[in-house]
Amino acid sequence: MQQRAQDTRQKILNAARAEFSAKGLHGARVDLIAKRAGANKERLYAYFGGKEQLFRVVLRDAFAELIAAEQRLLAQLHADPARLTEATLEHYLQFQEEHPHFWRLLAWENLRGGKAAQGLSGIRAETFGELKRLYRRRQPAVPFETFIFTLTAVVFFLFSNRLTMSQTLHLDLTSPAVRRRLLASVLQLIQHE
Amino acid sequence: MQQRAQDTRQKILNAARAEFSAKGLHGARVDLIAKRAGANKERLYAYFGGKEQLFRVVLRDAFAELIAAEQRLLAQLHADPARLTEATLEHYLQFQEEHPHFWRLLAWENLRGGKAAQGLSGIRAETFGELKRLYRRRQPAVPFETFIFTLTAVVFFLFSNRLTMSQTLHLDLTSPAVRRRLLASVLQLIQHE
Amino acid sequence: MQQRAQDTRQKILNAARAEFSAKGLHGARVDLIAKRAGANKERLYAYFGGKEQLFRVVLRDAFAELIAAEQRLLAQLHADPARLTEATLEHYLQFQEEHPHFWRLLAWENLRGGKAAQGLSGIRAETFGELKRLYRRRQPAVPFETFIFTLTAVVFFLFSNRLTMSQTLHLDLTSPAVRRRLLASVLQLIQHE
Amino acid sequence: MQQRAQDTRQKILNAARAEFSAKGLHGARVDLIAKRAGANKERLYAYFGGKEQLFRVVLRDAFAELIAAEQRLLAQLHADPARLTEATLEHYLQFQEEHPHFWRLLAWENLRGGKAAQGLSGIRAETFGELKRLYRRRQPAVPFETFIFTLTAVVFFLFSNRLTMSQTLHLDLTSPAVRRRLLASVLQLIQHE
DNA sequence: TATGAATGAGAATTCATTCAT
DNA sequence: CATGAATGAATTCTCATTCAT
Repeated sequence: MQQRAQDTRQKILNAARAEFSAKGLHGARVDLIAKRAGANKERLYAYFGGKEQLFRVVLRDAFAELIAAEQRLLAQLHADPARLTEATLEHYLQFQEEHPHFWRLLAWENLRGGKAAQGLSGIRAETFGELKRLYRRRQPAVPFETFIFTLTAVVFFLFSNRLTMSQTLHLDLTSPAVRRRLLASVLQLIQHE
Repeated sequence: MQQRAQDTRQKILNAARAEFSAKGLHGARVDLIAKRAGANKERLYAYFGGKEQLFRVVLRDAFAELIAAEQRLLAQLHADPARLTEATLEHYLQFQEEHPHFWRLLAWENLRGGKAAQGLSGIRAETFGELKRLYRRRQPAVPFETFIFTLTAVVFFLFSNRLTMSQTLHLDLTSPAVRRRLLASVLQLIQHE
Repeated sequence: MQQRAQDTRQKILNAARAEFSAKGLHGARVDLIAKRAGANKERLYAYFGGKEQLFRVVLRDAFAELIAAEQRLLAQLHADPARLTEATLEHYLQFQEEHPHFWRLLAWENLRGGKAAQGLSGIRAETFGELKRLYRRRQPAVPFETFIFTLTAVVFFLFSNRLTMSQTLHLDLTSPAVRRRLLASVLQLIQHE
Repeated sequence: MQQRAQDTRQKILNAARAEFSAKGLHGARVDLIAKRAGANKERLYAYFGGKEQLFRVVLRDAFAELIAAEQRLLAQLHADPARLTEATLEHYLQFQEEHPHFWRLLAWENLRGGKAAQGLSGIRAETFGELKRLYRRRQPAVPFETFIFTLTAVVFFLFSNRLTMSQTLHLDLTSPAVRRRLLASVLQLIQHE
């Protein structure tokens, strides 16, 4: 594949991520993706095969970013194992803030029945396994699954449901400072002392 | 409004809930809703004004169910205040299991920007306030907002992301028994002793 | 037909005239006519048979008004035959001003191919014949047809094309005063002395 | 724009003129226009934006034809100023006969409230101004506005109301010969000697 | 006679995808 | 490899008309 083609492909991917993240697979418009990419629609079909397949590639890329970030987390935890819970929570928070499309793509996908996400967790197995080993060294009271599930849930929910929860809790969860304060409090709840 | 009309209206509402829950506002098809309701499309427009307004009514109804359930929870907590955390967690779990469309409607709505959910939390203020009072009596270490946020997050996430999380955690979160076991473990994490 | 039915019928006719005049046979909405009449749609069908037939009745009524007005003109001309041209012109102008729906109904009808107007001129024959006799007594240079055609054309056009002609001529033909001034000038052109 | 697109655009425009002229903006059907043009409906939206905008283009084109014709009239009047009234009347008659859609489009538009015609008279100002100068050289008794209004009215009405007027006058105004005879007589009425 | 409910055939507009150049 | 043009199947919404009470 020539360089020019590579560029076009990437521009389409970027545009697609933005559109799919904002409107989901159904809501996104092929026309708009192409326009936003500054490319021709037909190229999109040539490179990706169709709208749904393009969505899959976008999703896979997003997972790749997640894994890359988790590898950085692992390096950090090796250096400083004591703050594992705190560091992990902070890590996920930062990831979501820096990749605002991630939770959205994942949410759309889960609503659709996870058809395109099949097998994506597999590629995450390695980093995940190592995180588990690190966690267990501390001989914790609850299983790793419970631990990671809770952290993930809290951070994800903080983003995915911030609009409705902001109203319910009378807190502005769209503000990074408020989010940090809330998570610090959650950490206290979990670590309890 | 005649009884016949009442019936038609309700049939449309039921069909709409199923369709919107499954496919979201954009993905749902007016034709299908009408067909599924065994009603004429035009009635849908006559009674609800349009697709989006119908969605709003469905969402409002779902919230009404939530509130009704929370009132039952309050009654129970008044009778037995000691198990507040456990009972609340169990309550939300049961609600989600009995109202499988709820988290989906809410997720669609949050992805759309929460336009239709504006003001819906307001109608929840009363029951929510009372829950807060009950919680505070126990002089807890963390604020009510943190407490309820965490419980809500965990239960919601358990449903909304069960497909991807099942793969990641190698647990079948679609199974009620597995869900119960996981939440029991989360309870342990939160209550820590 | 009972009195109550008579009333309903008339209310429908009035509403229909307003709607048909404003939007034509196609543009008018049966729902709106019924609503405007404060009556039920079904009555409209019971009394008139359908939308198009209702339009016909409205048109016929409008013609009846025209003829009634022409009879008053005739009486006036008998009393003062000298000002025939002037009086006739003035008569038509006044008629249009007092029956703003007339030219519209007629214009819609002519655009539709005059299907509903077939035979309506017949009922005008009598008054028209008498006007012709009066005109001829003056031994005019041009035939009656030319005379009446010109007067009718000028007045009708003054209303039917006032929007576009106002722009073209830089005159505000929606103003009664301006209309009178223009027609006075046309009279001068026709009578020439 | 490629030649193929140019052609399609023009075919749509032609079909639209025929449909709009016959049935007006509301009565015309987008499906039929596309079918008549032998084009795909979507092209109509791609090129013109929508039904109403297409109507506007059709109207603008019709006005452009009118102006082009008036420029030819001006050239002729410069060559032979003596027959100004006669030539102008003849000109408009011929224009209407050769452009049978013109009066219809204008009539529909006037009935609709002239929304799309706003500003169209502006583009006519130049040719109109020159006609005015030519007219005034003859030091006429009545203003130019009166003159041109009367001629325009008579010719327009001859077409727009020919169906109803044929019945009233017992003249077949659909026949070109009869129309010529009538207008000759009107000329006599106007010029009076 | 009157009313509200229901129907089915459109009507405008959009969109993913394919084709021709 | 790239572009603009074209297609056909949906999709939302409307409307004249009929039915049941």
